[in-house]
Amino acid sequence: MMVESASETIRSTPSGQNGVSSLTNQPDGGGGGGGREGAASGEANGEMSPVELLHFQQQQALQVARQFLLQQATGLSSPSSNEGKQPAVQVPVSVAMMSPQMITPQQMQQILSPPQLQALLQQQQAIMLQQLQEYYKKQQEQLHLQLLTQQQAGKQQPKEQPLGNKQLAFQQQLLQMQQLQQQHLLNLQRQGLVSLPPGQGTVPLQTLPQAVCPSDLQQLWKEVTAAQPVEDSIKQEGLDLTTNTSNSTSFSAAKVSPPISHHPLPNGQSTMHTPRRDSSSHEETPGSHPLYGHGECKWPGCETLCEDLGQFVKHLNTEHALDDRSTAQCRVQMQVVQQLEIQLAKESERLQAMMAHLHMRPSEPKPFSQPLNLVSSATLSKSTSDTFPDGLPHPPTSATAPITPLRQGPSVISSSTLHNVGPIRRRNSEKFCTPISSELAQNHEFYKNADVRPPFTYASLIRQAILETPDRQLTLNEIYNWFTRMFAYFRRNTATWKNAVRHNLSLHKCFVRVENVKGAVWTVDEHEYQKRRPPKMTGSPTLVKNMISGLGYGALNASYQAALAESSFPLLNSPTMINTSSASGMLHVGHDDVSSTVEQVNSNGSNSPRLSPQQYSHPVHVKEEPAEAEDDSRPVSLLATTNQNVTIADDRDLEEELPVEDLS
DNA sequence: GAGAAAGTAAACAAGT
DNA sequence: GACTTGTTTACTTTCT
Repeated sequence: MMVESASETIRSTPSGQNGVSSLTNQPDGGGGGGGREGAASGEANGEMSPVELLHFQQQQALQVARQFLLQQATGLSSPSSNEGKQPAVQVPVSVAMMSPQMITPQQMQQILSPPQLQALLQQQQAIMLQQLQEYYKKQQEQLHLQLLTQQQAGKQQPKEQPLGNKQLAFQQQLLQMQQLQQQHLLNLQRQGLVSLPPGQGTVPLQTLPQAVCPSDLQQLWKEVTAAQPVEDSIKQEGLDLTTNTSNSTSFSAAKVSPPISHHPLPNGQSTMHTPRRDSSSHEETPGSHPLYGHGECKWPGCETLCEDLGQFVKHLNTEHALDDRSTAQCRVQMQVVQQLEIQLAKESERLQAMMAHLHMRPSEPKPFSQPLNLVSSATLSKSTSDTFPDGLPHPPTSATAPITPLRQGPSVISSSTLHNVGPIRRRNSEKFCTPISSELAQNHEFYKNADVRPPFTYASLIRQAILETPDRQLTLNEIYNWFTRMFAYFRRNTATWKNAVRHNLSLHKCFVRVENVKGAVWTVDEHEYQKRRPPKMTGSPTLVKNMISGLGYGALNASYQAALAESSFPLLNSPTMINTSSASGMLHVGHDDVSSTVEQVNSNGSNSPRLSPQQYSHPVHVKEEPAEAEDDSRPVSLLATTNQNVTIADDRDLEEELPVEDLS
């Protein structure tokens, strides 16, 4: 018997259970082992979320644009005639806004509900789009201006050089500049989060790679170096993007401590930095440099420690001067950027699909057709790949989402869910403001079809299963059925999770076994359930706070705090669970574990009951069996479940004065 | 690093 | 005897 079970476990756990531990740790190798730590390491390892990718892309685009400007300013203009008149090149784009966030995308997903996420992204995209457009517009104006200047100079000066060539090259650059602009606008449009203004976006996406070819870059470097005086004048007039952090001080990267807050910006700009520049009147933080952060050089692959900016600049000029190596590194970086852009586009598509799904009605049928043409670079766990009949590799970030393509995706998929098909150290949903009932209500279809492990503990799931029933009692087998019915994930590995279910039922005092005529049913002792939960979401108040502030979306804080608060009322949009009274009741929750508090309120009964109305509005009825029948065994807490004020004589309840888990 | 919480595996018993 | 249900223990992992 047991042997069989064991063997079944082994056979049925290609992705989880036994192999889970390793799987759980590995998949996140690049992206978060299910927790903050993992997420952080994921960022450090270079796995970037779409948002980060977008930021990175924007940064790179701006850098490229700057290089064009430099090239234009130094290579195409006559130093003698233009240097003094070099117009200020204002770059309104907020680099700070593009700074990486302290919060991990997984955390964001945990914190924010889908609509909130979408709103966030939309706002972000809108801001970026606006700034990009503004920026590009100015860039073009500058280019035109310089073109005119150049033509003027060409008329005045004898033809020492083939000016036509220069103009041609310049016009090409202008064209490339426009292409670059359109590329980014298209990228934004492709994400579906912004609409491309009419009259734009006619240039094919493929133009970007040609926007700056390595040869251009190399040439640019040389010209930049050769035209030091010009660049000095330029940078003093605010060419450096970093000076524009003042546009959005609330987004300041300086406030964002993690390593990624200083993305290396591999371009020729580095050679421009001099101590004099840093002492300029810009609001740039003293000692800051795009390639300098945390006391070390951020040049790709360098990481040389520099005590101060001066030393760094010296280091930069010596170690990363214009040479073949640096140029090659730039090329590599550009390729990286291009790859990331491609990846970003694909990830964005997926995000869009997920967002679209999140507005789908829970009952809406969603076919398993339409596989996304997703990135192939992602590494997948075995189980994940097993999941996809299309055979397409799907990125790990949505080991879940792709399964139910385009319209599928849990609203608040935890990082664990996203990255692990196997076991998760859950708590996530509970801690991150996602009551299970809400999550399930919103993503019922998703979990039902996607082979994704729900980010809930067994205890939570069991409780949910029981509470969903009118009688709030289930037999073990019914609990099994609920699991398999609700979650595709639990249609596999049956031996393992069933064992876990039984284990949890026995282990937790909150689950009360009630003898019945036909056998035994399990009920939930809400009081015990609440007791077993930590009174606070340890660290979460600050964590959430930091998350929000760390988002770097300063102006959005309010809205997202509100959104966060809203996420505490998950049932508001749940068709089956409506209780508006809870909202007001929850507003005071503040820094506590929201979900915990929410349910705490419920358990207290006196306050606004929440969660499933049926859970708290109806008394428990033991199936068919008069309550007296259970006197012998554990008559226990059916009443306690109902009344919430436990007068339980059960042996298990006698333990409640003791540490809950005295078993272990 | 300690402790708690949770997941997994397994042994075992009792009942059907 | 096979299977289910239930309990318990041990161990590991994750998180605070």
